[in-house]
Amino acid sequence: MEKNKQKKLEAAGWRIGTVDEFLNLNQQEAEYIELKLSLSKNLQKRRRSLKITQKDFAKMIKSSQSRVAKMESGDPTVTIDLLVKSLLTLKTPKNSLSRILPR
Amino acid sequence: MEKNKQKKLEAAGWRIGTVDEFLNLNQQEAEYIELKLSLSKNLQKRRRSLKITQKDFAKMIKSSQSRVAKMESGDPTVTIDLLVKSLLTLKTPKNSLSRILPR
DNA sequence: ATAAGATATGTCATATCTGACATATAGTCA
DNA sequence: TGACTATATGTCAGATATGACATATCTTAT
Repeated sequence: MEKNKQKKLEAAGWRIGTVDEFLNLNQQEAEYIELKLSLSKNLQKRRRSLKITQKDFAKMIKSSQSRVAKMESGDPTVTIDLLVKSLLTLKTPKNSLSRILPR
Repeated sequence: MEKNKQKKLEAAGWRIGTVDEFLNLNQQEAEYIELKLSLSKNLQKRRRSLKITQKDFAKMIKSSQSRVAKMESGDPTVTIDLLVKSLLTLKTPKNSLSRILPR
């Protein structure tokens, strides 16, 4: 890698080819999983508070009971996209998800 | 649909087979797109403020320049997952994305 | 304990997303 | 202007996520 590029990447918080890089990757991964899990739990909480079964909720989002179970358990095959779409289904227009953005 | 189930769905804010349902779907879709676009713009802003090119940033996230361009333009083939992972790469551990959760 | 309903787990064909590449367009500077 | 760098757009083969299904396990009521 040329010197110049390395400087730029370091400016973005990277230390190339070092332990730091490894730790950063783990950190990102951890935060990503944490985020997903939080969405999962929130979804489950909302569904339960509405006294809807996974089966009924699956119909609302045109999915299946098994996938809803996977959503709520934080299964690795479930994307944030699916979780967000599901949460939006359970929200009234006023309680917008747009408030959950980076600040 | 049986009467009982319909009641449950209505409790979750649905009016089955009506104009309301149609509007709700549009509303969700709109919020989903709005969310994605906001993440897109945030990503672009962060990358630019760090004076990193799309090409260099692509290397950081093990992707390609073209996909970074698509991320920043809100291309429909880009998932929230990819945007979030990318944003996490540009954040220092302290500025966690975990603060952007549903409240 | 046992039946019934709800939720979890495993699998799979199909749909969708991905990085990569080619190439077009926009921006910058001599 | 033209050369150079950055960004945008189109395409595609391979990778990953999806809904659906079968079936297992948990929960609850009797």
